[in-house]
Amino acid sequence: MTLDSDLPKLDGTESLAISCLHPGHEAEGSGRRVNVSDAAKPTAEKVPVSPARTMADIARLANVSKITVSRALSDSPLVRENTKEHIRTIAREHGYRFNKTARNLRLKRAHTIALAFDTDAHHPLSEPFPVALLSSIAEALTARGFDLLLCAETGASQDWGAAIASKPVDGAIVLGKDQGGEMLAGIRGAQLPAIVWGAEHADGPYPTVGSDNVRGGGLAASRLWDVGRREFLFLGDIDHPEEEQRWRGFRQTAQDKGVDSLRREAASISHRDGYEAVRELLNGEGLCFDGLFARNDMVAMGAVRAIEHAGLTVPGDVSVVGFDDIPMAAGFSPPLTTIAQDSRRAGEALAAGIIDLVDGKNFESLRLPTSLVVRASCAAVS
Amino acid sequence: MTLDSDLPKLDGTESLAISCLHPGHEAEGSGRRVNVSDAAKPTAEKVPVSPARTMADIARLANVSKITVSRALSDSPLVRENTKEHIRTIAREHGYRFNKTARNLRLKRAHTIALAFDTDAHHPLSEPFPVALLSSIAEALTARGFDLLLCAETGASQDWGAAIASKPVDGAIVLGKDQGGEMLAGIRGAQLPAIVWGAEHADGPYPTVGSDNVRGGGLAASRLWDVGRREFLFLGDIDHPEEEQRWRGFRQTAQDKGVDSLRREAASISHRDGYEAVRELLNGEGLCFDGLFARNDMVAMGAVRAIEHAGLTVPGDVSVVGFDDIPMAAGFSPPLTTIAQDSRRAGEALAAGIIDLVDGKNFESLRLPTSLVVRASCAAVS
DNA sequence: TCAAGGGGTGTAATCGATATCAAAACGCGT
DNA sequence: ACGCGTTTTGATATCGATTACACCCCTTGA
Repeated sequence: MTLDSDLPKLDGTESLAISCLHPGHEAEGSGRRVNVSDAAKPTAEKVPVSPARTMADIARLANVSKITVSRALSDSPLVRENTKEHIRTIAREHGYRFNKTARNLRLKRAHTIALAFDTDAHHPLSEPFPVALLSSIAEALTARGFDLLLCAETGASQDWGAAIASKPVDGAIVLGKDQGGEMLAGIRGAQLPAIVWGAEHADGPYPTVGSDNVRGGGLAASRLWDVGRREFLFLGDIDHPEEEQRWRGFRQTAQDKGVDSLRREAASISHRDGYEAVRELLNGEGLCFDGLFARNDMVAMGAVRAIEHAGLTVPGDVSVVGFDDIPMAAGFSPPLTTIAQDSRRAGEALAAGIIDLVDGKNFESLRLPTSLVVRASCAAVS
Repeated sequence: MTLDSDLPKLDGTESLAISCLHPGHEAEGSGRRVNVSDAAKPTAEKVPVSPARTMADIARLANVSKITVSRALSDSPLVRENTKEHIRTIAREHGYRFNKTARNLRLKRAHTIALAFDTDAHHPLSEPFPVALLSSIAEALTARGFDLLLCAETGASQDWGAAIASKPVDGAIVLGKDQGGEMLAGIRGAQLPAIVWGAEHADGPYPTVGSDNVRGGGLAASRLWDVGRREFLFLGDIDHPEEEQRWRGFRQTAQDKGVDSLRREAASISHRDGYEAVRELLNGEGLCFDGLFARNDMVAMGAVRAIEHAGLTVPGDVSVVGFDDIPMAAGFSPPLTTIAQDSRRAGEALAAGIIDLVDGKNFESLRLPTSLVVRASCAAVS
């Protein structure tokens, strides 16, 4: 679909050059089917831009019909090369701007996907991982000729889901937890294809793509156990489905190994949240854990700072494992051991998946592997 | 135009509810203008959802004309309350989904703004500040009834600018440096309204919104001077216009104060970049600075880590000032002194500005104030 | 010489919502 | 009953691109 949207020239000199170029084409060609020459005759007008905003305008200028212009600009083989060139030139000269809205209406395809997220629930734009996901989704969609419409709202609701469905989009990718699936209900009500990032919904009407959070949690527990830790702490909110999975995997493995203690503290998503949660815990109960697993890397980093501020060290006194493997994790001090999620692959899968759905194809929910990345914050204890 | 083909009344139970509700209205009103009741007469068919996808479908079902449906659904005062309710009910029951594309075509307004950025140049989605900006732009546009179309591409080009202009958008907000303004040239060629974030272009055809980087750099220099520092280092790339401004303000003030030394080291945008730049400098020349100003907070944080790894302390041996005031700056260890940019106000201004331009109004370039936020990394030296 | 065939182009209809103008139905006064 | 203004509704054209189908012109084969 290359619509040859190249340089429209606004100044007189260049269009002169083109109208010089044109007769040459005619000389070598048959040049009698369509009387193109008088349409391209050099005029003495000083107006830099003429009002050729639609294909009908171009058609008039080129002495052809609308449909021929349409075909020429989309490089259809039905149009003679000569004619195409002529039409393209005119379009360029007159700064013709293709109207995608009209095409979308006619084709009943917007070639656009909504990225819906609930700012309240997931704070996607304050967390590095969702941003990375957004970035890779954008890239993957662009590569497939789709655009991305950002739909951020605080508080998921059914109305909002319906509102998204009425936007000029073919489908939606949904991030965030969307408690109760209200937004999804709205989207489904409007029969808009959708795909969800996160934990699998048991009865969800939509396919999901997500990381293997259970296994990720298990990997974290195993690692902490392997470096000799026996008192585990999880920092996160289990009313978020993905974190519930991380906690579940973590707890299961911890219990299987036979840890001495296992506890969980609520912590929201930011660096500060991790810091505060650990500070309060240390103030209140002292050092009651030696292995810490956090819901994400930012929280883990905050936790590390709180531990250090208490006069303790990581990984000397406490080993710490994060989640996500954001770029900064490696540069952190100490470099952060973490469970990596593959944002690039996730974005690819979401993009490919929603396009399949839009095309009426099937798409099976996908669970992406997570992996342990060992760094100093959870190195072996000597 | 087959208008009076047999009206497809596919659904039974629900329309029954309406026809019950409707006579009540009729009793109190005049009730003979439009014979709505027989359109909703209960049938015995079992299909749960009927294919009412357009206003024409609804019109047929409701025994009114398309335009009345249009008016009813947009809550126009021209339609009787009774009729509106009736039409809305039918629309709801049949899962009618409003088609914005058609409206956009008719109104010649997409109610959508493109957010264009060059991933290569600015890496907006790896830096916290541009993400915050994106977030607040999205919010501000949404509040004004506009959607946001994300246009990310690696490498700004004129073709890309033209491509953006042909998307279903009314205008564009451009982030990133766009060296040479090629993308802007493409956008201008297509006569698309646009507004740019960043440093003012001397001859730019578009208004800009940006922070007062020169003053920000000056504030950083003043602060370092005030805490007794005399050997200044700037970490950043001056081929990026915004940073060139920061450097200019920093250098000017530093020279005015009369620092003993002033140097600049290139550093890209990430934590790691800051770390590497300082590590190399310390390895090569030793501690040749005592006051450091970094292009952004992430680089500053990386620099702090490198300084600490060399066995030095912040702010004991070196005072550090960052730029942006990202949320993590306060939670960092040590808390980071920085020059704050107001992403919220910036997003507001960009959104309001582009909408003004789209409306044909004028918009004057705007420079937003920057301010010094003092924290431990550049506290007074005792 | 006429029929068949194919490349190249045109006409009309279409996508779904809305603006414009016309017209019907009603209230109200005389 | 009639006229007039108000309220409520409708027929038609329109936005800009594309599809379906008809058509023209020339070449080729019988």
